[in-house]
Amino acid sequence: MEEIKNTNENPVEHKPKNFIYEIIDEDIKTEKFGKQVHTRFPPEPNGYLHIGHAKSICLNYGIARDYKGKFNLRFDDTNPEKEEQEYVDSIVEDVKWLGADFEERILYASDYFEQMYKWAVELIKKGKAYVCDLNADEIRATRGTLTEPGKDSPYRNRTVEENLDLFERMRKGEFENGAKTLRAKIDMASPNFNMRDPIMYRVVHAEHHRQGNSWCIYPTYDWAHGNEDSLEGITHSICTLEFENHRPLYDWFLDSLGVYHPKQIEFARLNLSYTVMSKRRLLQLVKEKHVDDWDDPRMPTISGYRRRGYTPEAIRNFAEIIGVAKRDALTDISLLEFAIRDDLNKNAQRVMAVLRPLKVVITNYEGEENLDAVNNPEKPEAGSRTVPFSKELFIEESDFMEDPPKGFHRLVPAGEVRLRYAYIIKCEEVIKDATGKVIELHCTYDKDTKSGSGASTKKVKGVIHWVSANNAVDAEVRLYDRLFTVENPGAEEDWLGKINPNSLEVISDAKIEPFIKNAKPLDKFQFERLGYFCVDTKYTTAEKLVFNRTVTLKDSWGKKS
RNA sequence: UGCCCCAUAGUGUAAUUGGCAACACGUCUGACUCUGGAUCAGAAGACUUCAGGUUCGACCCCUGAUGGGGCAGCCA
Repeated sequence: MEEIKNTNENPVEHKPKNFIYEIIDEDIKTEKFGKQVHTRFPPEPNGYLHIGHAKSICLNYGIARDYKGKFNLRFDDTNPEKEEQEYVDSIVEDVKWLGADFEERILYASDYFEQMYKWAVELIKKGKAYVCDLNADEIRATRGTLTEPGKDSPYRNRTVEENLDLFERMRKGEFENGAKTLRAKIDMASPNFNMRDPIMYRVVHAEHHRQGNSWCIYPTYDWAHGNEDSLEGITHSICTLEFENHRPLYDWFLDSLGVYHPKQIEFARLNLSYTVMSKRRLLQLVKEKHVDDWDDPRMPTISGYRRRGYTPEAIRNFAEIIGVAKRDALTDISLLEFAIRDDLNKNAQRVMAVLRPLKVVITNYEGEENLDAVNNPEKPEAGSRTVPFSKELFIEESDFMEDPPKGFHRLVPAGEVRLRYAYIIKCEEVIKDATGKVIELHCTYDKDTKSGSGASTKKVKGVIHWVSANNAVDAEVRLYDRLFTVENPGAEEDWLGKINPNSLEVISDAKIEPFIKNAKPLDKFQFERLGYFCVDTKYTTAEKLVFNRTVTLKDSWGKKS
């Protein structure tokens, strides 16, 4: 590893993590921005944040942290028709939860509207912007095509005085929506569409969630974004690939203004298999009730993952694992699942829970006793707890098979299996109902095989989990599967038709050991042999615990719970 | 059709011109185990999209081709 020599008072040493770090290293070396590093995350408050945003947040905040620079949270709230305070609130919560420290700098593009207006006036005075009377259709018609240049607007050569007057009257509200725009005067023949006299301001008579009705003209993204970055002293303005073609315009505006000029860098957005990642589609899933809400545990939103039981550490680690590059890719969901399993394995309290109970009677056992169970084998300091054992138990339906396939080493007729933390039992009798369904098992236990007694010389292949019937806590457990049946639903014409009809299974009569009683919303557990589960924040009540399955345990046998 | 960007194992990334192309996930073995988890040991899997060129030497530089992505909102 080569150390980066940095004479800065904030020395930074690291191996470049990705191409953006290389660019920044170079900029520090040449002192393009002095030796400062200042990034930002600029969401539009028109939806909830998703895991793709998490990637961007981790990238931007990570850079600020690694270079001992600053990181801003800034709302790009330039379109009053789509934005809402609810989204602002959720975004602030999600960014904080992820642990990206913006040092209380919650900034808003709308706070810069006055300054942007002044700069627009400057551009008009420099002859670089003009008021255009063409309507939307006319502008589209004169913009040209992929192969043909556009045509100059008939209003392109208005005098500075006329432009100034018209622009002021636009602001005053003298014109209807869409009647006039302010356009940059660049080049209608440019091969880059963004340079064909792009629109800087449009008339929109709408109430802004923060500015109320003080404005009826709103800046477009291209005009506003560089201004915002410049005003905040951002050094590296990191965005996704689709803005690559906009960079010449970003540069043109800032150069024309002659103001501080940050560097825009683009990277590939995250695509995750078996889900969709565009806000438009996520909004549609919510609006059309294909899911519960933005925080439905099946949603790839940050709030969805939080509710499902993901931790910020796991998501941050995931962002680290997938890296950053410029080629568009489809990341396999298994990388995300690894990140959360890795975290929860080390940190989650273990507990025994039976999802589909099958009653077991230990015919030669009387009374009740308390057994000792380890809370987390990966974390000895977590200690142990007590688990009640008695004559009547529940085991998992799938842990018994009357006619087992080869390799099945759980309970079978006349077979033995260990009850975890308890005794080895033997299946003596299988009881069925009229339809032939197994409804109860009669077993005997071997009192010399008690866990931890050291007395057992007996070895069995299988260990299964169980819950004492009298002491069991009833709970609802919600099992989630991928939301879509195809790897890349976003690429499908009929993507809604690819929704997995079995993405949610609700189990209403799960049995859990009594330790679970005091669980609070968002508490995370490993249900032994089944997976990781998290107390739901929405459906859990004082009377009933509801769990979301975060992710299953890895399983080399192939059971399906 | 015009412009811009990209191209490395199944997946995501690395290798800033050189001894067998690395890491993580996933997959497969084996060991261990009172979680078919974890852990440990190991394996398979890439002629670095193709074709030329520069060079003693190219994943890396150049040219072309092919493939993929983006752009014709008064969205961001």
